[in-house]
Amino acid sequence: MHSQNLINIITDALPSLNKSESKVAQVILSDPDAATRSSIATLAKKAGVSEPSVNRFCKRFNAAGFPDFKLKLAKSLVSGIRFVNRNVDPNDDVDGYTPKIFDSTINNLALVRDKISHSRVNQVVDKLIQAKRIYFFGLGASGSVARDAENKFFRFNLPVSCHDDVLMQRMLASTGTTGDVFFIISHTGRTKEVVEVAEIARANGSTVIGLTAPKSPLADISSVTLDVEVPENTDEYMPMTSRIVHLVILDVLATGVTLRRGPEFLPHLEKIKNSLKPTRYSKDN
Amino acid sequence: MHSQNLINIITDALPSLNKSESKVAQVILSDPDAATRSSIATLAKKAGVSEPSVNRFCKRFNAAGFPDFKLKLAKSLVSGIRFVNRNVDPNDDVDGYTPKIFDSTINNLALVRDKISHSRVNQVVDKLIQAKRIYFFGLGASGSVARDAENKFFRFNLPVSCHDDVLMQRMLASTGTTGDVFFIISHTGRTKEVVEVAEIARANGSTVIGLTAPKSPLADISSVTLDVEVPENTDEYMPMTSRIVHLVILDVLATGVTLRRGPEFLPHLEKIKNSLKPTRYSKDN
DNA sequence: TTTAAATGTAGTAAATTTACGTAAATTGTA
DNA sequence: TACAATTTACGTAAATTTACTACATTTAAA
Repeated sequence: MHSQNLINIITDALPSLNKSESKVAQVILSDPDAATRSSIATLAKKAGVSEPSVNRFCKRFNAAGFPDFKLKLAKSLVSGIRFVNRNVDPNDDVDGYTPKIFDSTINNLALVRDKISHSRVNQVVDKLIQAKRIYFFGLGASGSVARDAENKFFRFNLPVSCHDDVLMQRMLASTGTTGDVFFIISHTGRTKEVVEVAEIARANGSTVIGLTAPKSPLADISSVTLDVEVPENTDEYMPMTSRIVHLVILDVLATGVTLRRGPEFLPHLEKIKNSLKPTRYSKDN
Repeated sequence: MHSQNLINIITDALPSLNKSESKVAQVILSDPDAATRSSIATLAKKAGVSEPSVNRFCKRFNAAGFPDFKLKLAKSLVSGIRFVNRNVDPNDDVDGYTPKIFDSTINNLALVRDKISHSRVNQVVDKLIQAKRIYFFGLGASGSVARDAENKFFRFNLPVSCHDDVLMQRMLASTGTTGDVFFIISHTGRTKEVVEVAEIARANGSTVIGLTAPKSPLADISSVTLDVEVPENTDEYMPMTSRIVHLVILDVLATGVTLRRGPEFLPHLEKIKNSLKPTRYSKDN
């Protein structure tokens, strides 16, 4: 499981606690924030127990001691608060909506960071390394993600292309063979055309990688899926953040491929970088 | 200012600190998480200063004392943001590089969130609202950002287009007039072609908005600049995160425009959303 | 040289933890 | 049921660690 909130853990454990422990728990739960700021003596007095009892309570919840417990408690208070009520309000002005949109994006990135399956990432890197050819497909907003991916992956000296035209996608999928990788990006994973293209590709023995929502039709048909569960857009004004998450995942994959290629590959990347120098105004003028 | 992160605050204050204070700052910044777990004595020893120096350091940053400081530090570590400058190591495996890339992106977003000029954002929203026509220009990686922007802004019932072809850009810039907005996206702001296009556009009385690095040639020539200062890529393996920041800023701008349009505009957006429904597999099947 | 600022020393108070002992609860046995 | 035996829970007090304060010394600036 992934980092459970300490307050939840205590609440869950409440019935299994013995007398003095539950006294301590109640005091902490009644005002967790105050608990983070008080000493073990204050807390013990408030709960009507001895100081070592409080200490034992802390250790029971996998803390090194009281200070460590307070730290963990403080942390779990923050993560809870940040996610609440950060929707854009119709009456917001710049000062209001600007940080909200950044925060929402950051939150989603943090969520996916903690949830993404590293073994899946590894699997996908494997497939990309072995690929004879890579196609990046996406429609609408995912179209520009696909394009960004192309811009990243062409550096690996591989035949890479990107397509946002459904007919092209269909045709290419039908001509694909083993060794070809179709990397399909879709927010919902439910766009019919996209799912059909994936089906065609797989029928021809190609590898299909789906960067999409879990349990979606596209996820089901893909050879490997990179699940991105971004909360539904509850707010009319809040922009779709899944594309950003997709881009970062593609960054991760590109990094994975680069590292696999080893240090002898770096000069090649350097060469590409340097090729752009003459197009730029130098920094010192 | 808006809820600043303690680590940001320390980093910003770094130049104004005196000798021993900056020693303490460095130790804390190099591993904030470890700092939250160590005693004042340990930290003082690590920094090579006395214990009261550490205490004074804490008070300087508006903490009641060392324990309070640790608490605040711990809190600012959560909120999804891990601030350590953790570069990708050539020997990293998936478990190593995946969170690092997410963190680096998150980090940069948080930085820009706290630094971006809200009045500039407002100015740009003004210009976009008043625009008779909007062109999004970008090359390379910024090309896909421009495309994403087009995908976002066409919803506003405005003539919007996006171009990543230098010749097209030149021609369009030369035919532009007052009321046309050229929204030019560039990581460095130093690509000659791009700067020239901006010059041409301005010469014809069009508005040029630069989403680019501060103090760059493009920033200088733009009517309004949205500065994005993303630290130089020190690490060979770390991907460029400025494009992600650009995308989020465009999200902010789009939200600004939507809010200005008022609630009577929402049905229009809803209509666009619904138009895609028939292309999707329904969720319950 | 004087003054102010910065940093350190040493002592003290507070907080936390450990060790140990007693009380309570649980279990087994007659 | 009554009464040990045993375990578990809890508290006391001492030991230890931690943080802070007051003052001294150094360093830098005027």
